[in-house]
Amino acid sequence: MNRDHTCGELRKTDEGKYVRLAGWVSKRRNLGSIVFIDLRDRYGITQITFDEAHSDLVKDVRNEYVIEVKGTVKVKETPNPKLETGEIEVLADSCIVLSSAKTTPMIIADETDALEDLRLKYRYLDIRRNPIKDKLLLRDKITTVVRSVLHGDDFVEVETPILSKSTPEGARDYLVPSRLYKGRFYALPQSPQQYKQLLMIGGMDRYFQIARCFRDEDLRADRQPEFTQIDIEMSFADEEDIFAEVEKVMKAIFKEVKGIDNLEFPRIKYVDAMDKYGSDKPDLRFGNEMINVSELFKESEFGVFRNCVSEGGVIKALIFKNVADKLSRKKFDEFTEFVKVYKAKALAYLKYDKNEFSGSVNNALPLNEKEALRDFLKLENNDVVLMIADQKNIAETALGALRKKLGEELGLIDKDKYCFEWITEFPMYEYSEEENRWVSAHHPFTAPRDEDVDKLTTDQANCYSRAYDLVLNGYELLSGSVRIHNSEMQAKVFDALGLTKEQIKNKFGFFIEAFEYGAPPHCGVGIGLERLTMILSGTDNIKDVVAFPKTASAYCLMSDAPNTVDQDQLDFLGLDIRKED
RNA sequence: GGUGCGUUAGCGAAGUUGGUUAUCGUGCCUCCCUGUCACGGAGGAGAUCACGGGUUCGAGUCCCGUACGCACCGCCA
Repeated sequence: MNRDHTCGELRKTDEGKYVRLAGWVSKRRNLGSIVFIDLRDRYGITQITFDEAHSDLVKDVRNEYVIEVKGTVKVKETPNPKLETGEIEVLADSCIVLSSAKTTPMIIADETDALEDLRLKYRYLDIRRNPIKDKLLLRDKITTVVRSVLHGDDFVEVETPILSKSTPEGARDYLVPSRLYKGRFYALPQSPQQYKQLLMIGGMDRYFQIARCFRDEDLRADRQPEFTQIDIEMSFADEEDIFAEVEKVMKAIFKEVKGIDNLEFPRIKYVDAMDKYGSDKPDLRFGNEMINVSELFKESEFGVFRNCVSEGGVIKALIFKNVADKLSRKKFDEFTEFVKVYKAKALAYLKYDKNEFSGSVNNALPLNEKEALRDFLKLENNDVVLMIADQKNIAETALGALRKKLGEELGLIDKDKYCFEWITEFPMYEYSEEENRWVSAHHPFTAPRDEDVDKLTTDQANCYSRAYDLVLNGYELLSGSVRIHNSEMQAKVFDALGLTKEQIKNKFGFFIEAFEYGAPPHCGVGIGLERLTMILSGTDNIKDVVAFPKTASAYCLMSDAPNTVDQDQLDFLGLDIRKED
C-alpha cells in the first residue's frame, strides 16, 4: 500500500493528520532550502512542501517521477484558489522514489503546446492531462447512467460477436482471416444489427449493449475506424416507445452531467429538414431557414435564374439579418469557393440597405425583381441574402453547409445550448450511380411507412421508411428504425434492391430463416457514444474522447498499427501478400 | 480516389527580394534564492531546417516528387 489518500481529497478539516500520498511529480519549485512539489494523480494535485531539514530528500527528484511521500497536513497561510486542495499542503518528512522518468517530450499540463500527432504518439502521457482525462471520465459517467436507466427499465445487456460475418451492403468491412478455414474471413461488425434483431426473435425483448463497431472507411474529425455504439433494441414496440426510452436516457445523462432538465425533442420529417436546412442533421441552435424563391424568378430577366427554374432546378435563399456591413467582397469570394466544394456552380448574393441593393447579382436582376425579393423575404436595412440556383439536392446541400458555416462565423450559435431533434421518415432507398441500382438508405431490414408499402418495388424514389435519426447540435447522434418483421415484406425489399434469391440466401440466409420462426415487431437505435461525449465535453475532435485513437489515415502513432507480420503467421493463415512493383 | 494547408533544437513557433554564425518562447542541465503555486535571477547545452531529386556561384527560402500530420469533398447500409 503506497497511499492512504489521493492527491485530490485533503481539505482544511484534515489539518494535523499524518498522511501518505503517492503520485506523479507535476511541478517542482525550488526556492533554495525550501522545495515545493505539486503531486498529481487522477484525482487532483496536492502541494507537498519540503522544508530546509528535508529538502535533500527531493534533490534528485524530477518532473513525472512517481514518488511516495509521508507528512503532516497543514493549512496554508496563502491558499491557492485554483486548486481543490489549495487550502492545505503536506509538510513532508519522507520521500521514496517509486519510479524515475525521462524528460517528457511534451509538457504535461492543461495547456500544452504539443500538437496532436505528438500527443497521439505519447498518448499515455496525454491522458495524464486534465483535458483528456476528464473526457474519459465523462465517457464513463455517460455509460454508467445509460446502464442504470436501461437496467431500470428491464433491458438486458448482451454481448454479441466481434468475429462475425461480412455484410455485403454498406461500409467496407475489416476482415480477419480464418486459420482453420483457409481462404475464409470473419468480418468485424459494422454494428450488431443482425444479432440484436436475432435476440428479439430469441425473446430477449429488451436488449442493449455498449458495442464496439468497425468500419473501414475514410475518416473525419468526427469519425474513427472503430467506435462505440450504445445499441438498443425493443420488441412489441414502435417509434413512440423507442423515442420515449431514448429521451429518458438523454434526459438522465444531461441531468447527471450538465444539471439540465428542460430538454425538448421536436420532430422534423426528412424532406422538411432538407427543404429548410439543406441537411438531415440541422443545427437548430440558430434559425436562418432556407427559403425557396424559385417562383419569384421563373420568368426572370436574369437568364441563369430563369433557366434554372425552367430546367427543373430550384433557387434557395438564406437571409442573415443586419450583417451586410460585416461581410466584405473577399468574404463572399470565400463563401463562393466554399459552396463549389459541394458542387454548386455559383453563389449569388444581394445586400440591402436604405433602399439600395448591391452584391453579385445586383446588375443582373432588374429593380422590380429585387424589390419583389425584398418584399417576399421582408428584408430590412443591412440584411444579406445568399442564393444558390441549381439542381434541388445541390442547392439544398450547398446552401445548408453555408448556413452552418455562417452560423458559426457570425456567432449565431449559443455554445451552452443543446438542441435535439428527431428526423423521421427517411427515404427507403437511394439510387447508386456507381452500382446502377437502388440501395437501402438505412439498411435493408428497415420497415417502409404503412402508406408506402405498395411503392416498395414500383416507386422506389418516392418510398419513405420508418427510419429515424436523433440529431444534437448538428451532429447525427443516433440512427434507428422500425424493422421489418414479416418475411413477405422483407422479400419485396430485397426484390427492390435487385437481389437474386441466390444472393439473398448467401448474404442473409440464416437471418431470413429466423424470421420464419416467429418474429415480434421490433425497433431500435444505435447511439454514437463518442459523438455524445464530444458534444457534452465541448470538443469537435473525436480523438479527444477516445483513449487510444487512430490518425486520419487509420494509423496508430503510438503502437504503429497496422504492422507487417512474420511469414510464419501468413503461412498459418494461408495468405500471400501481393508484391507491389 | 480528390482538394487545400502544414513539416525548422525535446516541444511550440519566426525566418524579408535566395547571400556570411538560423531567431524567439518554453522545456532540459548547472549555480543562487525560505512561501512559491505559470516562482524569480544568472549561466549553459541542444538543429543532417521531414526525405529524395532539380534550378543556382550559393537553397530553410524557388521547382518537382515521396512520406507523414490536419481539415474538407467523395465514401460512411
